[in-house]
Amino acid sequence: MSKKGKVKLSDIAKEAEVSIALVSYVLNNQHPDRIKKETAARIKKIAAKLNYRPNPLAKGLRTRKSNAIGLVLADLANPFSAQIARIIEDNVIGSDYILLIGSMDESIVKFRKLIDTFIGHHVDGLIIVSPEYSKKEIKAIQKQGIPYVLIDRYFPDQPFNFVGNDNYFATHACVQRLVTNGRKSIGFITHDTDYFHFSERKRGFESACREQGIQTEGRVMEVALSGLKTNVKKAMDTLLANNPDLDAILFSTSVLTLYGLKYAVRNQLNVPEQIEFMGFDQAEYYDIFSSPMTYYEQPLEEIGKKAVDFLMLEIDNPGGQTIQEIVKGSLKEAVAPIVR
Amino acid sequence: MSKKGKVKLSDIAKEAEVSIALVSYVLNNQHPDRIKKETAARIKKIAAKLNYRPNPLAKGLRTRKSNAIGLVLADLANPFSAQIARIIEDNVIGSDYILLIGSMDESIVKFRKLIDTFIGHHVDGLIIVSPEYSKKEIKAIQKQGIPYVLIDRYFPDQPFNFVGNDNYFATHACVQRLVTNGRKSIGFITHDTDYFHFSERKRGFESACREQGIQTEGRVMEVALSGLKTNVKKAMDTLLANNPDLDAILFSTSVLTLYGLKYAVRNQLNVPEQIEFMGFDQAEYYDIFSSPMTYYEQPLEEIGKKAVDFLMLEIDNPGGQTIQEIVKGSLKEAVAPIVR
DNA sequence: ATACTTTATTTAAACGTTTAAACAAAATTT
DNA sequence: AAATTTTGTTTAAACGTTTAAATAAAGTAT
Repeated sequence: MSKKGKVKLSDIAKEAEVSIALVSYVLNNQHPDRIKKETAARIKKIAAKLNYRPNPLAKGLRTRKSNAIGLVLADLANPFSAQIARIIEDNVIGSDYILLIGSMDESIVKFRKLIDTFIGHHVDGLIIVSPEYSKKEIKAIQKQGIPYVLIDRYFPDQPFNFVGNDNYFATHACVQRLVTNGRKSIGFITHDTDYFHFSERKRGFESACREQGIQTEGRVMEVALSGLKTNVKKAMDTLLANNPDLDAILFSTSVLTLYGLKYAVRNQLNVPEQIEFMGFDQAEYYDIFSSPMTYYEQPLEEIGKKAVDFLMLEIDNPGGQTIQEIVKGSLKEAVAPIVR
Repeated sequence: MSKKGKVKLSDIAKEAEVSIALVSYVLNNQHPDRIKKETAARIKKIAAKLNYRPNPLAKGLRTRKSNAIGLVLADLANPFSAQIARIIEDNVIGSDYILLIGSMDESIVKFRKLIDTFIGHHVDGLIIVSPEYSKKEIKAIQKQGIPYVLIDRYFPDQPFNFVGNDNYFATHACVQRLVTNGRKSIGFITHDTDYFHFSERKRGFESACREQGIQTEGRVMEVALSGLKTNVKKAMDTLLANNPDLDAILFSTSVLTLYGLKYAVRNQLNVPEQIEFMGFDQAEYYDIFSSPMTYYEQPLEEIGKKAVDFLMLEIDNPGGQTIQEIVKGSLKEAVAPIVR
């Protein structure tokens, strides 16, 4: 527990009867060969005794490092964001950095403001979930030489640092499993957006269907990002009305899955006997739904860890290689039994 | 978007052909009466043109303010934490502060480390969800004169700044509602801890039962904070075995509610006909459970807003009044229809 | 015309570090 | 013994601000 009056280098210097510079050298392990071992030991002991904590503002001002990293999320209140944030927190804290967090709510304006604030506060690096049409902004960050990694969202045609899920693989694997389960007419509920990760999910879905000789016409429903409550309902209505033979629905997001489940409960769909549901992303509540569900789990731990690892590397040694890691998740079963 | 070479006061001073000090005065609206209006206007224009952003490290070093506030949560991955974090974020960002976030995982050791890190980074204030037995640590913060507010958890016998839910009222209201609904034998699943907010929930439950002439003996199950999965199961098993007449269960947490719901699904409990469930805290998934549910909703928006408002006040004018706000939430209905 | 006020601006120190360069003393080489 | 190298430490400037105090110029009172 730190005492009232913050102790500084000069306090240590005074007590050890040496110069401030020497204290700084010792405490930072600078020129260790040039410094008398006894002096170094004495200084270190005094520093420990006084419970010295360097002032990060002074340090940062001088070294142009803040020991802070900024994390830009879509929306902290969204469990997906919160989970990834927590994983990143754990990976960051160990390295003596602090974590600034902000939500951009899929708005490019908020995004710009956040980035500006973070850079203004001299973060040493950025981990970014980027909104639609933010290519220019990322380029600017890159140009300024600020270490960064994109996660979750990416831009296929840009050499941006990135770690994220293999979305093509994901939905492709989902469809394969559904077919294995005997399903023949599969609907897909996804978002109406230009995000590349969503287009990949759609591509994965469609190409897997094609391979399996399954029709996709009229079975892909793309709902707007906002107004989910009513829009998902509408999409489900249409999907079911136009495809009386439908025997499975794949969702492209955990939130979409949630709304799908709500719809199923409210409309008494016969799940999974008549229609099997398949979700995206893990969610604790999958198994309170009345039937077991299979879902695709993104490798969040891996994404978070790799993003931080790379960022740290880049901070210590800027302008290194570009990283582009596409990692694969796996299918999981929620464990609820069928209630009948 | 900020340009490559950060512009600083001296750049503005040079272009305006004035001293750095004057620029600083103008940009901070210091001594406005003493400064020639034209000069001030000129300086402001140049600052805007160059897109000047003050360096918070230099500023903070000089003024001992960092424009950062630290938020200590239980666990960012927990939806309750994430929600409150998001609300606080929104209230903080507007005031040009940045938000440092950390999870203490109910560990006093992690808690100490986080507080230390935040204070080390010279946060201007702290919003704290405090772990068990952290009275001493809060006292130390108070003594150091660092503006802070506790939220959610509090210490009844200490004059600490606090904003939080009225937990006695909460469970009391829940029981009243259950009785109104015709329930006569009510179980309570809560945690086995010394946290005051949990003891309040228990007190509210017990006193409401007493008022209604309802027995509580053997119906209050206190499960450990860890190992929820198996412990909730065990608690439910015991509760049901020992109370064959049980017709309602009140949960003391959204996570406990979740595990309760899982248990109900897995064990095919007849909810709500035979046993009514009542939850604590809002959760999106309440209405995918096969029956509608009533739950107590904490006034999170109000708590977050009041906490930030007070903190800002305290930062601007330290050593003001102590605040102790206990706010009330309300009962809500999850909207799922009964499926049968 | 001199003294005092007011107005507008500058000087310089300070915040707590880091770090290149200078320095002094001791050890080694010539 | 003088010159050189090595060892251990200090000096002082710098990072980008803020702010008390100083200063200069202009205006007003005597």
